[in-house]
Amino acid sequence: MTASPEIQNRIQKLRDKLEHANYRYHVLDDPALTDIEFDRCLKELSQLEADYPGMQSPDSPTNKVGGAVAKEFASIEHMQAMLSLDNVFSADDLSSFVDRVRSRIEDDPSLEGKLAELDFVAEPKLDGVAVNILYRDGIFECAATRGDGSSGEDISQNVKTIGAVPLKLKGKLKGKLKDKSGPIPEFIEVRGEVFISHAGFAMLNAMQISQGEKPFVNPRNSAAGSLRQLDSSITAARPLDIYFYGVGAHSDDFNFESHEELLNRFQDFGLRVSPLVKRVTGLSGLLKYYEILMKQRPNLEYDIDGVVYKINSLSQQRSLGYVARAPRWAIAHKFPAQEERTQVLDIDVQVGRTGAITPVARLEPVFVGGVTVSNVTLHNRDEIERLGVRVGDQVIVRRAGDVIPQIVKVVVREPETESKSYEFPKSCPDCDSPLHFDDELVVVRCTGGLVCSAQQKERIKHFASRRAMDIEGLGDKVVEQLLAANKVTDVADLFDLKVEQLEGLERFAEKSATNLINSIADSRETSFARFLYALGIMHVGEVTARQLAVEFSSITDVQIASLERLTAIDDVGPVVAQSICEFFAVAANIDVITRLEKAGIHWPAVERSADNSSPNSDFMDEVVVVTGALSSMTRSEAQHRLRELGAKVTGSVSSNTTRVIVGDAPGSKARKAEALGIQILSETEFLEWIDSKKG
DNA sequence: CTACCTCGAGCTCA
DNA sequence: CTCGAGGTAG
Repeated sequence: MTASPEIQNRIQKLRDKLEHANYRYHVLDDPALTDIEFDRCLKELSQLEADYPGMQSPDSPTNKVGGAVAKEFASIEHMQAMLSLDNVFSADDLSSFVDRVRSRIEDDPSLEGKLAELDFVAEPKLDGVAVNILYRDGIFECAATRGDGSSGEDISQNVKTIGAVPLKLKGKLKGKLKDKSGPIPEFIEVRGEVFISHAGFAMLNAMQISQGEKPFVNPRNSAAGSLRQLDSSITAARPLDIYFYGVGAHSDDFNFESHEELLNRFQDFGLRVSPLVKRVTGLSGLLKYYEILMKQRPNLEYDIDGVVYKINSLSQQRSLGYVARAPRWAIAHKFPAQEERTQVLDIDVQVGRTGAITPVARLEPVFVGGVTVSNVTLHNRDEIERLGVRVGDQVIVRRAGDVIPQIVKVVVREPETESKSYEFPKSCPDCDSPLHFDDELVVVRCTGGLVCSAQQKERIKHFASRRAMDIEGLGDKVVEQLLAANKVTDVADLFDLKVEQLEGLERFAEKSATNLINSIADSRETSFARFLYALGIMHVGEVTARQLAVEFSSITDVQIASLERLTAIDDVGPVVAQSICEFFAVAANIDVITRLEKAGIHWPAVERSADNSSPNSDFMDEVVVVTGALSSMTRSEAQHRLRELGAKVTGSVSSNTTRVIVGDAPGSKARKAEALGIQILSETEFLEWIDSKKG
């Protein structure tokens, strides 16, 4: 059934009305419709859209109620990477930041030399979840989590349900431009922080409890959890909120001179910006803002963990540029970490896969910084000594910088523990082998090697891990059981396991057993690099393993390589080379490798680039960057191909880069390559290039 | 380091 | 229903 002009008109009216009501309610905090009226309109619109499917539209307010159920979260590549921010915790560090920024700007000949004071924009640093939303022609296209910075999970369906997220930017498209708010860009990535207010959190938990569900521990985690919901109607019922604070990639038709102007444009677009954002001047301005926010913090209706300062002028931002993972023109000034007092119940040591002994304090669980802390690493002997911590002590625990908790100091010592100071074990808690103490090195190691089941367990877990052999279903508990039941003693034994041997283990019936046996069998097809990494040679991580796989053609080659030969490899120094030689000098290691080979572990021979005489040596001098989305393969596949061919693949464009492969929607890397005059290849050119050299 | 979501599978009880 | 594994976020 096609909609008559009257119906079309009605639908448009309803949409405009609802959209405006949303904006008034969520962005301006000034409702224009009663809830009843809003619901009535929404219902009418839903009905009309259901009756006239041809009239459905991605930016209709009916899309905000959720309902779409995803099967999984796809991965979305950000057009421009989402970086993190550098942190400072003190006025001193902040002052150095300001000095650094100032001198860099004053040294830049393209900017005016004088500079009375630096202009910043300061804003609260919300404790939530960062998201990237892409609008194309003003229409919400997709939203993604931050992920690893370059790509994240597609949570579009969930983000759409957030009241304050417009499905359509306010303003006119280019060409239809009449008002002063400026045209809506062809595309723009906007970054915001999704969070749940205190009131929302209380409401949500009341709801959870009334439904017999577990309450959430803190607003941040409930916001994060809400966004990872496959059923978006659940997300829609969560009181999620958002403030926008930054921009990613955007079309050329979007220009701004300062951060302040950017945020003003955001507001014109109907994107919510924190009302606490303020322009401030110089170090004193920053510090004053910090003090004010610190005082306001208890009264705010949401959690913040600091404030963020950004250089206001875009030309100054450009001049400052970026370091590895963060802009030089912005910094987070964190509030002091939260601290709580609790008791040390015990001090255990953990044995790592290389035998490294790490002491861990078991604590009386304490709620600090939004989570319950019951374990905290003490790192090493020196740390225990420095703190002077003993079992039974009352200590201050701090959760700093968002993550790893630490013991700050001992505050009370019970009289009865006064006498028994902590004694670092002399032998391995697992295998009782003597520990090796080296005054030079901080780490203490268990000398048990292959007889130590704690080491064995970690080695097997490492072997099975995703980045190594990728054996699914071989987790902590299972490995523990296998070792305890003597079903395996080393990684080679895994391949001799039979279904019948597994049945009878806890939580292992036929299905789990065959699944595990199958995934072990499947793992035999791997790559040389993964295999080398899986062996767990000390100091040989993923990157080094990859280097070795390129350099050598077989395990035997690595085994017989001299120290000199190894040291000659990129990134391999004397320590790593020594460690590799030692590994292959142990007969038991060779035995395991032999048995693994016998079990049928194999990898494609093409993996390794040719030696220098092959035509592929053409690639040896290439330093290549791949950016943007490719259509015929993923970016990591492309990078993998290049590495196989012998090229060096890096993540960022520098003057050493020889070529840049540019896929769809490239970010700043393509521009940088252009600026540096580096050869740029399209996907087609890239494929031709590697084909032509294949010999 | 902790909290959260999702999935498959086993266990338990009706 | 509960558990373990696997993954994500900060």
